[in-house]
Amino acid sequence: MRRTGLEQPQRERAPGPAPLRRRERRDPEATRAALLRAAEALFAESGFDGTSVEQIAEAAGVNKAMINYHFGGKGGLYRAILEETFSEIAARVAAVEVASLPAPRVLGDLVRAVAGVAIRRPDFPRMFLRELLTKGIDPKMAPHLVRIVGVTHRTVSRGVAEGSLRRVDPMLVHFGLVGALVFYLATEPARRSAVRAGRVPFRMPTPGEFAAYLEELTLRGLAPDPVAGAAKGASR
Amino acid sequence: MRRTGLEQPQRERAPGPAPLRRRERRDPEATRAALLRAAEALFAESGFDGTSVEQIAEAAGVNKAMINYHFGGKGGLYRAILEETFSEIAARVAAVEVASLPAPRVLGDLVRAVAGVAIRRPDFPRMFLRELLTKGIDPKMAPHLVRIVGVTHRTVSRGVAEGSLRRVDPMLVHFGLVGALVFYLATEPARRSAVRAGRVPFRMPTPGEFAAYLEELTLRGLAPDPVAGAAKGASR
DNA sequence: GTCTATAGGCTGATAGAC
DNA sequence: GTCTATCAGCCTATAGAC
Repeated sequence: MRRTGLEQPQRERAPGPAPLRRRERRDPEATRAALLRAAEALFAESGFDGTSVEQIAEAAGVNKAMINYHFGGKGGLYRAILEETFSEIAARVAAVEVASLPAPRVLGDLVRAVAGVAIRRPDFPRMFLRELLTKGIDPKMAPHLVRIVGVTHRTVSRGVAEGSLRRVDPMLVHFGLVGALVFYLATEPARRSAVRAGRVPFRMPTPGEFAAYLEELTLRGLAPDPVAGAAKGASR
Repeated sequence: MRRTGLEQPQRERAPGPAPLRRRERRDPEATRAALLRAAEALFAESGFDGTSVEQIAEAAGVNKAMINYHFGGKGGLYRAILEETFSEIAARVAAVEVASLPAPRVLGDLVRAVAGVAIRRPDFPRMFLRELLTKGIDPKMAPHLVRIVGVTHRTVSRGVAEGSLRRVDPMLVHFGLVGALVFYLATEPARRSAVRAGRVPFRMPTPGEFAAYLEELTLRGLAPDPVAGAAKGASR
């Protein structure tokens, strides 16, 4: 749990308030952002109950009381992170569902969109999975989740109707793809540390490799069955 | 978080100590067992930090101080559950690796063994996944995990060598199977409550259905490629 | 907006009677 | 082995100075 310190990008002071006196002060938005960023990492690592506001404030390099001022308390900060991040991710995932690409292709894009989260928000999968384990699905979050599930659902249904996928329950495909990926992303730090400590005698695939495997496995595994008596090269 | 109350199976008093005075007293082992059982459910639901010793004692129907007496503290109780349950599960999983069944068949048995945990220990997947998110892999637990991973590893390697599976990294298969399953089992309560509250417009597959899907998807998706120029009905 | 000081609640652990 | 009573420590939140 190394403290991240003061590496917030120094914001431009273009339309901001007048320059301040001696001890340079960050603008309020930087304080907010630092808290969001530090808290996301800590909540991911230790959970809501396992993280104290003092830890968060120290990691963000701001005063404890700022959490109450900006977010109305520890709980408000937690919810702000979840809401903000989740709606962003849902939007990105929804974007893969464009015009009329072949269903298998869209499924691949979906996997890449979810896996992409790991790069921009490496702590979020853990935090999200914790939320799922503890509180179930928050009413405020349900619409975002439904939106994501809806992408898989429509894509698989269309693929089945078009004959590019064999008959299968779209929910199974969703969890086989997105669920497996969330698990892998969220447990990545555990694998890393176990490997580093020499406790595991196996090489662990990277998240990218795992995502590629999931995509290929699913596309192969859901390829339509050749029709019994009719064609010979049916899989093409 | 409904209290489970006093539904511990009244143990037979066959070779036990002499009958006690007025207020009937359970034997110490029953106290231990009640604590283990109650704590597993609470730790799964709210995590280690989110559960107080008072809650545990109340749910188990025993006195708070018994946790220290029998387990040396809250942490000791937590570790006892993890260790006890985990070694049992690892043993069951290892048992699928008998003599010389075909590799794909062993993979199916592995899935069923892991899925079987959900019936006998419905709270454990959540507790285990939390552990993975927070502490990474505990040194004491690593051998059990390695033992489980080893089953998949040897089975897939053998399948590839025998030609019953296409060439693939065994670790990918392991996490695609076991990881996905752990995720699904651990998040089952969240889906249940979301569906009950009417927040999800989709039917959610049961863990059994998901396990069956994973097995079929993997076996189809890992079927050997037909050799390029040679056979025609090569997939049979 | 930011900071210091402090209040008040809850938690895990234990001493000691039975 | 079990229970009651108690305590010290940490935690979140806030009042009020700047």
